[in-house]
Amino acid sequence: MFRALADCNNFYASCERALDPSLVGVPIVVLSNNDGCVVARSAESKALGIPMGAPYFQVRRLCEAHGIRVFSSNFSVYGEFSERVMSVLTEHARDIEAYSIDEAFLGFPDMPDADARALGLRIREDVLRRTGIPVSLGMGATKVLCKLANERAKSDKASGGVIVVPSDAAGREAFLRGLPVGSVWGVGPGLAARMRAHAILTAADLATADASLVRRFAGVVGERLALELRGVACHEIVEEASQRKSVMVTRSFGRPVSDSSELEEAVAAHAARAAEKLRQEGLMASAVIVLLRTDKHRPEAPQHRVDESEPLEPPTDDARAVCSAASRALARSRRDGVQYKKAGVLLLGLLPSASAQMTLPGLTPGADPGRERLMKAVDALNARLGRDAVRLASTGFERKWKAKSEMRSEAAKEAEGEAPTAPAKAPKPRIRFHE
DNA sequence: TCTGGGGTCCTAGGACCC
DNA sequence: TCTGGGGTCCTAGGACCC
Repeated sequence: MFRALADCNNFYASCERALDPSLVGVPIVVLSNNDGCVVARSAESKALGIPMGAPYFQVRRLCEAHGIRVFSSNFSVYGEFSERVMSVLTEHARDIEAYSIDEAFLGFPDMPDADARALGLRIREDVLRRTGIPVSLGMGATKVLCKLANERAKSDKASGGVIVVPSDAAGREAFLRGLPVGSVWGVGPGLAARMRAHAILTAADLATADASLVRRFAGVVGERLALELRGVACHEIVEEASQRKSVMVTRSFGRPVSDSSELEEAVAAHAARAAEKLRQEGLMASAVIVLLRTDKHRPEAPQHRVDESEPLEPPTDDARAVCSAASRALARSRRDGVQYKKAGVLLLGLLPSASAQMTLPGLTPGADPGRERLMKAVDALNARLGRDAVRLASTGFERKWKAKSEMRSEAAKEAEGEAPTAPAKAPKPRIRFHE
């Protein structure tokens, strides 16, 4: 089976550019939540030396000096672009797994090597024409090989955005030779160091190493990587979204927060948002964990990090139940006078709403007939009038703790409101997002 | 010197990813 | 002054069981 990884180039920056064609050729940077770090750069910004992940305050002057256009991120808009890209991709492959917001694995059974490149170029062309987003394709026998090929497709201008790893051993090895082992997908700094200690320096070294030996010092994870590199697929393309295991909502504050009512408000807001995600996906949660973090970049200030859990009995997707449980956990974990930098809510023990009701007779959340109708009404109103048009009072109105997002593009703000009139879309692919 | 041998389930923490 | 957010998988170790 031939596989491919289609990965959007500089995805968030490309979205901003697709919305505003006057940005073509202009260096662009997109910032993370809270306008903290650089999370996307156009090719021009990369060439100007803006590093990925750099804290914005460190590169601000460089941006100003070169006229780089800087944008706060607008994830709901990027999510819509993602759906369009995915729906085009589904037309080209039998199997598709949307792996993240900007990349998808594709499966092509029974395709000869000779046809791969032409197909890759066609896909690239079609996605660009219909969505305005440039993608690169890496093709090969396994996901790990596709990933490496994709990286090269991005860096090698002569590739035309498509690289195919040959399926014969000699061609594969030639491709892997010289690639540092740390550049292999799944080999982080820790594994890379262990590999090097065993004289495995390149991807080719790992591909030809004895698998059981690799297993001894790098575990099953390392063994699978070695097999994938020699063309033995250990990671299939997964089309059905597996049921997710947790829902997390965390945000840094715009400034340090110690005031208890502000913390209450922030935690309630995150809890309500998490419950909303549950309802969107037809899930109930059995426990909530509240996270508090101080600023680790200020070691001189009192530090405190805590994950405090509280059961949800019975399992629920009701914003009120989640908020009050979160509030109890917060009350136990918060320390007076400590300045927190971040708060979050994690929901665990997820199960489908239907099964939650079936397996808990007498305790069914649906036993409160008003509950479900109320939450449905809230969701419907917010869908029509905008997020938080209707909300729990405990989630606050001032929201002084809110993160910064001062540089959203006008184009993205407009696009955000126009969902119903967005360009006609193919039916939504049934895919998962890791956001 | 020597301490049974499997199992399962749960949790915490590490590692990695986008 | 200013440093993101949201996930998954694996492993080790403890509790408990036959």
